[in-house]
Amino acid sequence: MMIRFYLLDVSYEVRGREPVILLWGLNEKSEPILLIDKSFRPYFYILPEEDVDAEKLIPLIKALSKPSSPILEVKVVDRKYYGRPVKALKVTTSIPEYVRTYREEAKKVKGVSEVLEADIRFSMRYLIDKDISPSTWLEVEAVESEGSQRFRVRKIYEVKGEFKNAGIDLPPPLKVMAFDIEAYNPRGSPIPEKDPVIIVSLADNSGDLEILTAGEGPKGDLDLIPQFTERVRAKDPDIIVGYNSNGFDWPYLVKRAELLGIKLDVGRSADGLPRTSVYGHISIPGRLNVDLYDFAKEIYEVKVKSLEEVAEYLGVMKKSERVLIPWFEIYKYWDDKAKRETLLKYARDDVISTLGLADKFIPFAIQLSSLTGLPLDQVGAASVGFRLEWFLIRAARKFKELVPNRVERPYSTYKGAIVLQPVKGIHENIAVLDFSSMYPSLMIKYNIGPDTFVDGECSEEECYVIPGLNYRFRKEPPGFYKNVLTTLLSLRKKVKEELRKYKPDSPQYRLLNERQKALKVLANASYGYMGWTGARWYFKEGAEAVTALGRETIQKAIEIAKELGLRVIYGDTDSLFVSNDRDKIEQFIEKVRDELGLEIKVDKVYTRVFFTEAKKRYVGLTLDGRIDIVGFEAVRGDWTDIAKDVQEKVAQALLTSGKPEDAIEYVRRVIKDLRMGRIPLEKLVIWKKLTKKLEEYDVSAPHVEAAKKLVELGVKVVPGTEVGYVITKGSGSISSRAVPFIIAKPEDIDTEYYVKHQILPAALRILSYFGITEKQLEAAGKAQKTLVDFLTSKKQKSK
DNA sequence: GCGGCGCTACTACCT
DNA sequence: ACAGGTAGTAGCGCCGCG
Repeated sequence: MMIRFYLLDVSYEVRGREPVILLWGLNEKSEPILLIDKSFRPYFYILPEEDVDAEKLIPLIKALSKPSSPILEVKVVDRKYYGRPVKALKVTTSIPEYVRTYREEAKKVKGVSEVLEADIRFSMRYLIDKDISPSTWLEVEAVESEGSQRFRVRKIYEVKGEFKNAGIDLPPPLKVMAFDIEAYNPRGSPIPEKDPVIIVSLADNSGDLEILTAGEGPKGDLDLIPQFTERVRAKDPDIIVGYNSNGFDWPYLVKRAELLGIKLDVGRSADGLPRTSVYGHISIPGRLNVDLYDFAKEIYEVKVKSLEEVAEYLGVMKKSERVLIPWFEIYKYWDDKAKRETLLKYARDDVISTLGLADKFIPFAIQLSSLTGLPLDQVGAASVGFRLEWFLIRAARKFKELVPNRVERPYSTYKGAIVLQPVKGIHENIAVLDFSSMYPSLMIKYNIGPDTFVDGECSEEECYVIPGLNYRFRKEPPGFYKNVLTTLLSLRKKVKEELRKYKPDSPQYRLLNERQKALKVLANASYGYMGWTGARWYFKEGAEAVTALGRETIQKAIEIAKELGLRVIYGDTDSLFVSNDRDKIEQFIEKVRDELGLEIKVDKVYTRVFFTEAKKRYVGLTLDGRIDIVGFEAVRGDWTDIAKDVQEKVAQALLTSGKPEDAIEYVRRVIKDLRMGRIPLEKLVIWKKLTKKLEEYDVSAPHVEAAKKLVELGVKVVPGTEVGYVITKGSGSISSRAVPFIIAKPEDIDTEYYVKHQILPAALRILSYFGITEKQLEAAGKAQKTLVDFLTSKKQKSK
């Protein structure tokens, strides 16, 4: 019979000496089903050396075969390698493990140049070869198969035919369950060897909410964990979401269960437990375990990526409307019976927020999953580079291109983009023009890639010559990158056209919009990917060529702008800030299109924009009256809130020229408040991320010293930990006085540090341009030359 | 012993 | 753990200084 199903995940198991592919899915009634395929076999490729006849290698490879782990087939196939047609050997083995064995032995055979695609996991191999993706609807001829006690699905089928993609369509109603655990933590970070799980909160998209609690004592979770597994199995979610669940909740539960002798049996397979899998994510058989923190990390606007902050930013739950408990005090709320109710509410708010985040992130994740072919639970955990790489691997198969091996290369750098020195000061009515997808467009236009590169002579007739580098790229035929990028961009164009057919609040619109965003992300990653030494399709000369062309493009654009009489104020990589002269800009856009063959368009207009002498920093007033702050302290996560607030106020006053003297007054008032101890401690916290292990730091830095103090308190500190600290009074270096804010007392704060190193620098960054000095800001009361005086005197001068 | 200087380490930003 | 370009803070070693 024909089965139509939505593919969730893929895995495999070995039965006897046969690998069996397991396709976890949902049928049209949204019931969990399993499709098994026993017919697929693992394989890899052998690339013979240049002058070696592939046929003659066959017996040599066959001779490696051992009866206990046989090679099933060796045959010559036509493929391409970096665009060049090659004869390769396809070596098929019986089970995936043998691929690893034979690839090593094959490498040693004389006449073998390279072993390829031996590092592609079997289940991914299946999806790629069948050209099917998780998070899509599929159709296949299948027969119902014997039920098995092992699999907790509605039905099991055996695949009998070829898959058909059933098109882009809305996903079935997916059962999403959010979970969150709280652990007892009297010594800082909870230690699974000692501290029990005290609360497990569960919420699902059918509206159910459950807060499970532990009994008393160090083994109070002995009943709690089985309750949790029971609830998961009863609810039978397709997707389980958590917040940092791969980093905390799952590993903690796994460890506790192990210690207590409980089977953490939450999957759709009775013999499968949660286990660490690719990209550090935790895999649960038959369900998609999605850690939403992976997606939260990608929101750069949110500086401190706690669940509360991210939920607040996305409008999922207001901080003001929820219970907030500092994580290091959780145990107190548990021990104190009067406070326990508050803790339960906190756990509830956390799990509701988590479920809310799923709503925001999952639709995008689904699109990314269907495009890259990575299952939903992996796609978030995989870095940008790997997401694109899987997309490329799938594309390679369509072009019969062999996938290059991942090789370790030393880090290597090359010249990048141009950043113009800004014309400092306030500029009125400025348009910001951006090249549309500059780097991808250049890659397409100049056919850049490893397979089109010509090492040696090539006429300008046949090749593009890259300015300044003397690199040459064949004009024809289109290379791998060009093909892939053309596909990505034309797909995106099609999706955007389709988008217009739907109302913005319809589910279809949402789906297509997320899809076009995912396509954009992949296209924009291609240049960076090419220059990444870890990439399979790494090609430094190509990346160098792209930036060289980018530099030439922006230089030419500046020339065109100047010829037209447009004043260029600033520019960075692919953007230009010019006087907003409608007619000239129209001509400019046309000329750029005609002469450079690239699209540039007005991205935004500032009624007023201010630059200091620094690059990558400006503040602008948009047409709708908003203030854009770019690069300055006010948008940096490693400055205190108080300094950021002050700078924002100053910027606002400056640009709206409403009452700029208020800015100075404001700065003074804040300094006064600070000295009076009227600024809450939270506004004085500096957040910095640890990028490596504590012992790897060469010099002492405030956040490192603060982190060491955290460790003393029993807090777990790993690379990636955000350290929040304050500077306290005393003698010695700033580092020695940096203290984790969680143990800092307001009376210990070194207010003068905050005046001199936070508020004044942030305010003066902008105000010093107007001749305002530190003294003036610090001086109380006395009238100084105000910003208004300055602005009016300047205007008169220019008249 | 200490302030100034130049350099390095480090982080977070911009495109 | 996709790229390079950039600003900025704090630490640290060195120099000069009777």
